[in-house]
Amino acid sequence: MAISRIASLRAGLRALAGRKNGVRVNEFNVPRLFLYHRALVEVSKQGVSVVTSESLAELCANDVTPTQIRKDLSQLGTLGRRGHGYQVAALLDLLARVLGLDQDWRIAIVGFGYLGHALTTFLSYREERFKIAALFDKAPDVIGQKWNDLTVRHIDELESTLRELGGVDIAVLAVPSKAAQEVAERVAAAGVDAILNFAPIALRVPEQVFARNIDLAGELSILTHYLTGSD
Amino acid sequence: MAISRIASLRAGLRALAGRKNGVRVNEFNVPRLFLYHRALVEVSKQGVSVVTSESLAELCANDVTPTQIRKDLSQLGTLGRRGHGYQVAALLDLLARVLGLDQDWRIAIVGFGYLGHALTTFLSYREERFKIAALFDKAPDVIGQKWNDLTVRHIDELESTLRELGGVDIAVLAVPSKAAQEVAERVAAAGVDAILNFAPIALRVPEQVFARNIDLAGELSILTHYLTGSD
DNA sequence: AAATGTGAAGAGGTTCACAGCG
DNA sequence: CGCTGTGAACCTCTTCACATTT
Repeated sequence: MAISRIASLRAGLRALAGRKNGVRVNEFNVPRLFLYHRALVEVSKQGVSVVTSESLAELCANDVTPTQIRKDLSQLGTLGRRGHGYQVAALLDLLARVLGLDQDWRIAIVGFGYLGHALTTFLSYREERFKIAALFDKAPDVIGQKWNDLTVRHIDELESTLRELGGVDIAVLAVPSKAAQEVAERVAAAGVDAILNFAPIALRVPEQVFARNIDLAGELSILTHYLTGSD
Repeated sequence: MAISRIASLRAGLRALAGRKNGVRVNEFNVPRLFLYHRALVEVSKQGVSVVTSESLAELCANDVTPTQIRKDLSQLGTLGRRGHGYQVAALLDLLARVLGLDQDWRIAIVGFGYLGHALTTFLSYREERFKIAALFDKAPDVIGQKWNDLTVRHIDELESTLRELGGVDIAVLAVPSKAAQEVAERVAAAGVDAILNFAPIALRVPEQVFARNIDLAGELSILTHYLTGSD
């Protein structure tokens, strides 16, 4: 079976439920909204201008039912036309706004090894809303490396660089796990409120900071658990 | 607030609920079990031999309550001693068995760009149970590259190489999104039942194949949604 | 006729409160 | 007394069925 679904948040996000342009959004399904957004970008390129909840479900390919889509979208307002479907353009705009994808975001990549490099390349190539604003590392042979117009700075210049830049929105941590906690605290102290952490540890961050982990070993372990079960 | 939780599966996994060494496991909380496992590995190194559900919750740092831990663990059997706590060693063994981390797994990395390289390095360095068994790419300048004892093969040799190796357990897809669907089908046809996909598309895979996505843009989008909400 | 929007029912995970046991 | 183990209450998300609207 195909289970390719964006990470969901569970308990943690419940506390976040809030208002969004006056509309109460169930924060729990943000990953699904993102799936819809991606699918719509795709069909939009192909010139499709109307989708139904059924065709959109088909586009998302996995485990999303038409009913679920209607329920999710209905939270955002009355968006469709009965007997007809949803306007792709309008829906795209709305989802982009709700997801925050209607504006640019500045990102600092901390740790410019293979992973940091890969993430940087991926983002700059594929996600135009995410602007790489600063690169940091600790290794002498990495510091000073150029990437497009950016130079990799020493991690000790984190605070001063961010100050110069007027801050960044998101910090991506691609550093060894021993360093991750300290780096997280430093970027948080420097005013960054969102962290995407690739180090396999449970970060402790200040209250206002939203940290999210991508845990490779954890993901693999879900697979091995599955493989073990189907002996 | 810290929300660093491993991706959970939701609907998809429900269908998987099954028996595991005669114990019915709620497949929904595998990511949590993995968190416990990791925390226990850590304290085990420090010589701690007993934990309580409370101390374990503290170690996991985020959004896990002692009650939740007891509930999760009680699914696996009667593991603790009332008035005392859990034996770290015994619990570690059990969790490893349940998660499939008590055995080696052979992994093929498809796509040996920066990301593939990073994943390969990470796994071989940090996760001894995951053995990199084969590397594939399509770019002429990457093919033939050496990594430890392995040589990067052309993707067209996927089937023959896997046959030679007697198969692998998991395929990690670090290829461009245009290529991902085709690669997924090929590795599935070659007998690989577990896929970890980094390409930002919804994979369609055969019934018996368990595919899991890690979606960088999706994760960032959760962050930007949060940042937008707290304007 | 067709597809949305939605109250109500259902399912499943989480929390509570306390019984049970060492 | 302390901490686990667990049925029951609770709560949230999902699914169903159909009224509603174009």
